[in-house]
Amino acid sequence: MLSLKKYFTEGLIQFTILLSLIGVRVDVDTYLNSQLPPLREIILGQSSAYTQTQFHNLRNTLDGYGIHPKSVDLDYYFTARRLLNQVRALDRFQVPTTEVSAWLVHRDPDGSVPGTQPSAGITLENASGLQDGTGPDGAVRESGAEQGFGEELEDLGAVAAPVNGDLTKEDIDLIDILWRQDIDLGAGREIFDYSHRQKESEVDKELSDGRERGDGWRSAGGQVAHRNLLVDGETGESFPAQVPGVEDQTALSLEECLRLLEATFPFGENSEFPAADVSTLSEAVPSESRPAGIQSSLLSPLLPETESPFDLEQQWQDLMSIMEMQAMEVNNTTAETLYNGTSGDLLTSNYNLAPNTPINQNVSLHQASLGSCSQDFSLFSSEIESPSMGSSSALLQLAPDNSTGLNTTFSSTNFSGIFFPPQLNSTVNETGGPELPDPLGGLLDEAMLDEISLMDLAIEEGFNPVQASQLEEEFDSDSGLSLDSGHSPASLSSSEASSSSSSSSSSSSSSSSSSSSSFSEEGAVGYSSDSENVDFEEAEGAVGYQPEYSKFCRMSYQDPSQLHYLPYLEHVGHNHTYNMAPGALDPEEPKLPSVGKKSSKEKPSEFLDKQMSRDEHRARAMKIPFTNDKIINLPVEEFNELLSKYQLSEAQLSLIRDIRRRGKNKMAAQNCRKRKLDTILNLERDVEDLQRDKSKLLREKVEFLKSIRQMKQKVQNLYQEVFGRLRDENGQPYSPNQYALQYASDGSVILIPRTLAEQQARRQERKQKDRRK
DNA sequence: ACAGTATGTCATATT
DNA sequence: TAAATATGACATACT
Repeated sequence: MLSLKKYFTEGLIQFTILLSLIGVRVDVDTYLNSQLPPLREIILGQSSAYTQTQFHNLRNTLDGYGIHPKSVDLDYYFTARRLLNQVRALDRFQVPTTEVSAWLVHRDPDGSVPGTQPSAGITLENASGLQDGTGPDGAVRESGAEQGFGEELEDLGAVAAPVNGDLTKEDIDLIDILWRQDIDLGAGREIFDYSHRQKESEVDKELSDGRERGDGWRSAGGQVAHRNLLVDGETGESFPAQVPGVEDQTALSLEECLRLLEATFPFGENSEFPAADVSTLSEAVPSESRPAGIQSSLLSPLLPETESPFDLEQQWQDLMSIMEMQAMEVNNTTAETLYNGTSGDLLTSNYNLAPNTPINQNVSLHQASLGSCSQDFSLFSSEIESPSMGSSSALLQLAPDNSTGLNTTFSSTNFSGIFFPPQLNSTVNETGGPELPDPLGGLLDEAMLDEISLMDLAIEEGFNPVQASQLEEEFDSDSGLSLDSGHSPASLSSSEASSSSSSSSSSSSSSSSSSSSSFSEEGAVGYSSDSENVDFEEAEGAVGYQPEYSKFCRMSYQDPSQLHYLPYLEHVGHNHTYNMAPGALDPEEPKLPSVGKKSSKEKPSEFLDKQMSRDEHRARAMKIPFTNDKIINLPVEEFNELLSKYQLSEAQLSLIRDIRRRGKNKMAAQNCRKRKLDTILNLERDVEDLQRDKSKLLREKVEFLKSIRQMKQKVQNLYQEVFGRLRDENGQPYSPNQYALQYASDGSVILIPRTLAEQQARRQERKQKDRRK
């Protein structure tokens, strides 16, 4: 249990971080009841307005890491924010509850398969993938195709695919941002953030809006870069116009970006390592020079004021999904394929839809220095044709030199590997923890790493969602079966079962499963004859059975057939006759089967007789001086009292006792059947609800997994972008095999030899393990 | 005539 | 313990 709890907490933190990365602002406090400091602190550093020292303590306690509060200057913030925004731009996969619900409504009839959800007919491939669920391939394909289609939908103005569309855009924007980072940190940011938020909350919003927003911030942000960008009228996505010089500009932007990074994250401790251009750029932009407004705008996304798209429920669901992922992690070894395939698909779809999308832009821009990117796209395009294949290769190419590092890195647990040497992944957390107040530090913090690994695992599980969907399908199909089985296998006798099932349909409408309604039927049946007497007796003052009786009456009233018997006059007359029972045959035994015949016999004589129950007839035959209702419903005392008032023969007494017994039992049987029916109906409802919940959760899970995959892909791209821009003293690019970007514990970004990074990773890994023990 | 359903009844268990 | 109730199983009637 303890470990579970811990796991949960960790997962919570990680997931929250991830969410913030994605762009979802989650208030950790909500989860942890302010025991943990808000994530934004991790991301922004303690200097942020949110200072919850407990966080560190808690973190220490929980994860064994300490985050050392470190005052951060504006630059820090800016860079952090910028990077954070970029990272966010990488991916934002939200599944607003409401939207999900909408899906459910729309989808459930189809079979409520999570996988098939997102894009109905459009993503056939996707659906098939989910249903197949045989392996990662299916999942990969599914997600990729799904996203692609989702984007397409968005492009088309479709609303159904909430999550996917934005991502792509963000993705595109991300690159723009990178290029423009140096240009302007002000106006554009705010707009960006705004758009960001908007997108979050308005996933369904029309594309046009998004387009406007995107354009807005773009234009505001960096005209230079954007001058060359064309906005696709259909897709709303910007793509580089084939204008000579664009590449140069972009390249510059990247350089500057790097410089900014450098400035923001001084190489401090790690300065000993070759920092190449980066280090030279360390002059960077003085934090003071930045307008305060910018900062605020940058921070805004993290601030609570901004609408919190996730309500508690949503948050909880998120957590749960994460937990689920974690639980399922174990199975996944195919993450690589999954991930690669997915990302590839995603990109492919993008490529497909809008060949001129920013991604392309990137490619062209970076081609000079960064071959990997272009390769990526080519790969993606190829993937279009063969979704399942080439995913890995695509990644490989993405990670050009470093076959081992990046490739494996991105595949699963090495999200961090993008930024850190693979080995550092899990390790970095600890060291990085204490002194990573800056956003990036926070992002890439241990938690982040853990998260990432977690995500990876989750993603690896990739097909799990598929399986889940399958399960769900089964479940759905079963639902009917289960219900049926519930009926048939139930110990119910055939008659009972049938009755229950049949009545369920009929009564469901009339009776909201309340006893009263159900009673109506039963009551009508059981007391049809008795009811008449009931009223009569009530007048007489019989009270003992009031409660049940009232129920009964209600029901009898509801029963149309009984209505006409209810009138008092009729009852009175009827009572008279059957109370007196003058014409009844004395010899007729109470249990005599002739009763049925009697009705036929008496048909001609009296219609009322027909209404009488067998016991009533018997009572009349035996000349019982009081009504059956009395016999049945009077409390024992009154009943005995009543009996004592008359001189009754043994036969009469016996009959009376039988009548009472049978009458009570009749009611009991009715109640019993009604209860049974209600139970069945309730179970049915519960099953439906559970199915709904399950499918909803599964859908959410799928969405989250998708978003994670996308985010990973984008982070990878970003990493490569940055790395690819680095040049040594000779102007030569660094080999990914030999160097890796790493975020130091103090938040700085450094370029270090892989060997060193690996060492560190190992070291920290050890530490981490020790602490966790 | 037959199947399915609705009710009643009995035996028995539970409350 | 007795009365009231609940319920499974069977019977009967009706459609």
